[in-house]
Amino acid sequence: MSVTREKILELGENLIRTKGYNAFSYQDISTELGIKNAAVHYYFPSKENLGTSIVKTNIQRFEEMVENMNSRKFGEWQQLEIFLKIYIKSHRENKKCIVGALSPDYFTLNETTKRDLKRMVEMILRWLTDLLDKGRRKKVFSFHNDPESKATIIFSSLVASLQLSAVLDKIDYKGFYQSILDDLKP
Amino acid sequence: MSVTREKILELGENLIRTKGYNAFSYQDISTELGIKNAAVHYYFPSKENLGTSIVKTNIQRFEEMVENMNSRKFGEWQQLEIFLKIYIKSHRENKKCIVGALSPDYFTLNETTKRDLKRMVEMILRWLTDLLDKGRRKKVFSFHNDPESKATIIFSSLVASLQLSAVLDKIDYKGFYQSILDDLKP
DNA sequence: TTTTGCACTTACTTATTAGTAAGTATATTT
DNA sequence: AAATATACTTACTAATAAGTAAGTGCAAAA
Repeated sequence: MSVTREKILELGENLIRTKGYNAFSYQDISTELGIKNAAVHYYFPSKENLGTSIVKTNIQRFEEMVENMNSRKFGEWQQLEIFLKIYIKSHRENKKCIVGALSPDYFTLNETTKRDLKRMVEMILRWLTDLLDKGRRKKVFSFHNDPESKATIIFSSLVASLQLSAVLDKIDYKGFYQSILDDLKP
Repeated sequence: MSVTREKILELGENLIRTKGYNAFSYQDISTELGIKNAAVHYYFPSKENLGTSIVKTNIQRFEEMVENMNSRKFGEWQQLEIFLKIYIKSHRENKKCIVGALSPDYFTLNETTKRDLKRMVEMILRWLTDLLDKGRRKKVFSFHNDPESKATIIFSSLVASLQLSAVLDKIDYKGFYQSILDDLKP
């Protein structure tokens, strides 16, 4: 695959995760990469095309992470910690996650990007629900609600924490992530 | 105050809460109200001006709600339920809350709107932290973390739940809100 | 050596955006 | 009756957006 193409994908993702889908333009990308906006269209004919490609890349990354954790037979607690690390890293880089960046603009997205984003959210919630369920049965986690509600609460907290931390320049995110874990301790 | 002005404020808020700040235009407002875009500029010279006015309206609404609950001497549990009802209503109307609609676009906002939004988030979190703290001391609530972390987790969950429910056309939000309450039961 | 394909650039178009300056009809005040 | 203020409209501007058609330089294949 072309280096320029990869750079566009990476920069596009960063722009979505910092400025949002409707606030970034092909000009932003071309200027940064020192090429013309038509060159961006050469690789990604439409913004819709670029948008879906970026979401698909993220889906793939998530799938690879899960596969990797399964093949290495990581425990439930460890898997949750690795998942939380994604958000700690995003936090450090002052970026939202792709779900938190695109979901608020959902109604303005095209059908393909909508479908991919939906698929991604469903995947994450299904995985997290399963993890919580399995973990509780093994007495690794403890919580009162049903696993699906708990998964939604945790995922929602993570998604919005990245958004709010941009507003409140100082947010005690170490304490925040720790208390999500503490909450699940048996 | 002028009726048109009020209509612009209301419609502008709805547009921000459905499409997002960067996706709505003065044209959207003028077309809907059957006036010209210059008429919108007559009341709100700039989009910045309209944006801050909308946030300020929301701050005022929140302050009035808190004042009202205090003067009526509502208990902590009841106050939390009333607060949750804001999100249940938003959910029903397929809208994000103003914080969840603007926070993802924070970096693209102007300084005044940024400041107002920040003020609003701080107000809500301070109020919720206080409520949880007071409620726990009165044995109305029970939770393990410090009140500030718990407040951030709950508020984040609420903010993002409205975003995710747009993506997942079906989300069990009754169960979701109930499990936030259940979680706090002694 | 010619042809083909790749990775772009040049030079546009069309649509939409926020914003403005000047004018107008209607009601209110002087 | 004349002046003024209110609530707009008309008619724009300048900037930026996504997107496109045609051309160019260069390397590899035929």
